[in-house]
Amino acid sequence: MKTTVQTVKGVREFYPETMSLRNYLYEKVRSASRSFGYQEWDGPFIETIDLYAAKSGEELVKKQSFVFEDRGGDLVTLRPELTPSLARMIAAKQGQLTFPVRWWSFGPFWRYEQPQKGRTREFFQWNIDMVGADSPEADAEMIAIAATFLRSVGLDPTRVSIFVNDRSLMTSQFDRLDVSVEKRVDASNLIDRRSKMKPDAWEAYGLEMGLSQRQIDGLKQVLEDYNLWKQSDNLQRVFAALDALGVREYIKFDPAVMRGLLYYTSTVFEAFDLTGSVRRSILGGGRYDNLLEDVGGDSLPATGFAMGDVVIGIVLQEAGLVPDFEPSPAQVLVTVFDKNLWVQSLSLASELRQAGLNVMVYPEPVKLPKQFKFADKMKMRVAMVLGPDEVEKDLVVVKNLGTGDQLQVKREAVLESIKGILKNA
RNA sequence: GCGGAUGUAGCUCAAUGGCAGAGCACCUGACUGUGGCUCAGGUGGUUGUGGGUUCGAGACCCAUCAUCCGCCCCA
Repeated sequence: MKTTVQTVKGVREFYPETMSLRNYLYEKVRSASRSFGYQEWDGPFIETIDLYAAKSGEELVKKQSFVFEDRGGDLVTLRPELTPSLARMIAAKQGQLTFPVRWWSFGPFWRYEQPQKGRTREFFQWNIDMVGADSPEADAEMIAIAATFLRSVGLDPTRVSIFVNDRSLMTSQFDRLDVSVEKRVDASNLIDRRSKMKPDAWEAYGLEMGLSQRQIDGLKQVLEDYNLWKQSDNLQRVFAALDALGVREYIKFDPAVMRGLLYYTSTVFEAFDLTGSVRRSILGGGRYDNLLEDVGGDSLPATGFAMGDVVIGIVLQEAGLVPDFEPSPAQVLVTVFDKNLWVQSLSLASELRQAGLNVMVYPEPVKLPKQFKFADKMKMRVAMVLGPDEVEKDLVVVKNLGTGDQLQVKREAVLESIKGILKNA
């Protein structure tokens, strides 16, 4: 094996085939976002560490960020998330923006973590947020956008679900069970881990963090109560809106959905693949009404979610929903017969391009079998030959690579002939 | 940060401690103006790297690097 310089750990290289999946995701994300009227935006890819110190989790800032010193001696961070940049940008133009702001973005992020299935150190993430509206119906809109996206990539409700909960509902349950304010985070953590642990171990873990047996039993009851949402006005309105938005079949209430982020205040949700091998969430988000105030802006309610490209990519692959890769953007190859006739091929190609076709000219006057083989591998649809016989009579051979049929066509009729072939197959 | 597995041809993988192989891909020819299909032939290796054990190591031992999988964490 040749020695090559290795890539940085946890990054991916986008060969054309994977690049096309990335672009496909971008297109679907873009159209789902735009169909609800969201504007595209982006923040800087590098930020100061201070931006994240304000509100992001400690783990994220201290352990999972790429931080380094620039040439001027300042500490800079490759952005691990977008929300703090969003909050700052909105706060900076608070007086000039038209609220509610509906913004979406799809860009690269970096987190220094251990790479494994569904997790890389460099990834792309769709962020979409609405700032300045505090209704449950706004939360429902975010969830509906997520469902619209999932539907648009061919994932139906038998395959994926969006699990919805309300943090404030859980807080009221904690209060009912006399879980102290200090223990709420622990209790949330415990709930989060329910699906990952065996029942005995889960209970032992709960006792260990200082909850009583009565509280643990109470939590168990809460987690099994799939009608609990009826006690929440917020969730009742969210679900009613989702019904009207036509995506109710994607939605399930799940009291176990908590989300790790501390800044969520009420509605929270996460989408999962129900049948595949990835147990990580496809996307997740919720309402975060205090964040803008926390980073120094005016108090503004906000709701939104994020989706990384890695998990959804695996899910689509496993579901057989990755669109066929088209190796060449050109559908037409103009072969080069020999050195002398080369210019004939070049000028024909140029004419066809001016007529709007994507056209490739073989870059060497090698023998025709090799050129045809190339066209075949690149899955091109039409090949053209300009040999001595054709050039003499002002003709061009137009070959349909799908059927193998070929015709000698008058030079001025070539465009029509090609269009006919492209239209049919 | 912790644990498990795996590194052999471009790719997917074989090889009881005893000649490093197959399929696919690639190249050539059958087919000197035409791809796919078929057939025949061919190129391709410091077995991740460094040490050790052994008459002999792809295999066993140690180290190291990388990748994958899990834990932690998940914004």
